[in-house]
Amino acid sequence: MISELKESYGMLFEDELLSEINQVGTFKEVSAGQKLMDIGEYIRSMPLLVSGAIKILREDEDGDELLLYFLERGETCAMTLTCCMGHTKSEIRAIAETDAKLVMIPIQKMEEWTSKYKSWRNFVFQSYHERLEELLKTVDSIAFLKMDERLLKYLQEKVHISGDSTLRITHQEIAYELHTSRVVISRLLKKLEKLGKIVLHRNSIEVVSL
Amino acid sequence: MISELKESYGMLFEDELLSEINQVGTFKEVSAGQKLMDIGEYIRSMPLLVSGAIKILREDEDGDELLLYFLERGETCAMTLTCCMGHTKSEIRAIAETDAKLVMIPIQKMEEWTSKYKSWRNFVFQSYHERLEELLKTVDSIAFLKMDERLLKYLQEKVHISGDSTLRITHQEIAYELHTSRVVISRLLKKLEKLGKIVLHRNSIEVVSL
DNA sequence: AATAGTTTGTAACAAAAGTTACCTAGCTTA
DNA sequence: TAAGCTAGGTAACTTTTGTTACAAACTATT
Repeated sequence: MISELKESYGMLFEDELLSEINQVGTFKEVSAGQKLMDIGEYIRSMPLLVSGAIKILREDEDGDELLLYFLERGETCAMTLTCCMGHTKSEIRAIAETDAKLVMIPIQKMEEWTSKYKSWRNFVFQSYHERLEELLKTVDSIAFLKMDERLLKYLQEKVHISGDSTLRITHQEIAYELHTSRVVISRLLKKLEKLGKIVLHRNSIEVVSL
Repeated sequence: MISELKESYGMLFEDELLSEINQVGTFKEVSAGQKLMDIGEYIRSMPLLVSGAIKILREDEDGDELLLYFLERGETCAMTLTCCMGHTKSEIRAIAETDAKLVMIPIQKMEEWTSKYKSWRNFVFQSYHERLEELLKTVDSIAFLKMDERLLKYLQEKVHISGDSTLRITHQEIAYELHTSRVVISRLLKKLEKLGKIVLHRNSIEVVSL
């Protein structure tokens, strides 16, 4: 465990903090698709992502979903941070996008480390900042872009996250994450294929030009 | 100055911190409509809002605007927090929504206080959390609501912020903040008027039922 | 009062997105 | 192989939003 922790967080934290994390943290492996947290749940530990990617989703009253952003290695869920502190419920759903490895930190330690380690404080501030930036990007997309542009961005991000230009995904799944209907997605994907940007197969999409 | 500071922040900060703020902070009064910060600017001090309200706007490449949220008394601009720390440029525009009073804190103090005062740390964390929550609400609105519902919410929020059920605002201004066109807003306002929710006048809108 | 500018109303149309319906292709499994 | 299921293609239509154009109402200024 130490090696993977050090790989992802060694440049951020001093050795003393790393070994504390190693002591109190519990290692956790999840496979793609597994739910890590749901809306309305209380949070009792904070995840540090060591490998893989996690997608963060928002839901409205009707149960309609919307993808907010992805978390990658070396990042944490900023939502969790204050959910822990304020003992409030989660506002979001977190699902493993790929197989992933995490270290779970009991929330009691968080406040302790905030006083004790400057590097931890900076990490927490940095995490908040990154999340705000990501959320701003999400706002930009849904407010300023048309669905075809959003779709293209979405495909590009998926390629980046999965590290594979062939995405194993159905039109329906895309529709859920972009909060639209399957027919709309099929239509736009066809348009993108005609433009030569992607190639469509059953259950998968090949992203050709980024 | 002390009295207003204490009124807005007395319950958050200990006396020692309050008097430090009083020493190093500069008092600033702005009038409605005045720009406090713009996209791409560097930030050299952090504002603590003592009275009034500030609106936070986002802009796309074409110069189209979108209202993100309002800041009220006792709040601060979370964006500023890490802009200061990371010495990055502002991602947003801040404009006084009403006449407002602020205390500007030099950014050097921020890091110092983060180590020194637990109440300051908590304030910063709390601010981040509130901003994330507000941004989530914004995302909800633009992703899940139709324009007529967004408009109604917008009017209700304006009433809350201004403390006056008669809003002095033009259809064009609303259109800018919701990132749509004047014609659309006029159309929907007329619909809301017919439903008895508002009464329209030149340069003002009376919000009847909330 | 005449003029110019601003604000609002509205019609007519276009584009984008959402909905319904139905078909076909491919895969799975009895 | 037949039956059943899932994924995807597409047409036809509706709704929502955006655009253009123009007129009317009001305000401010000369």
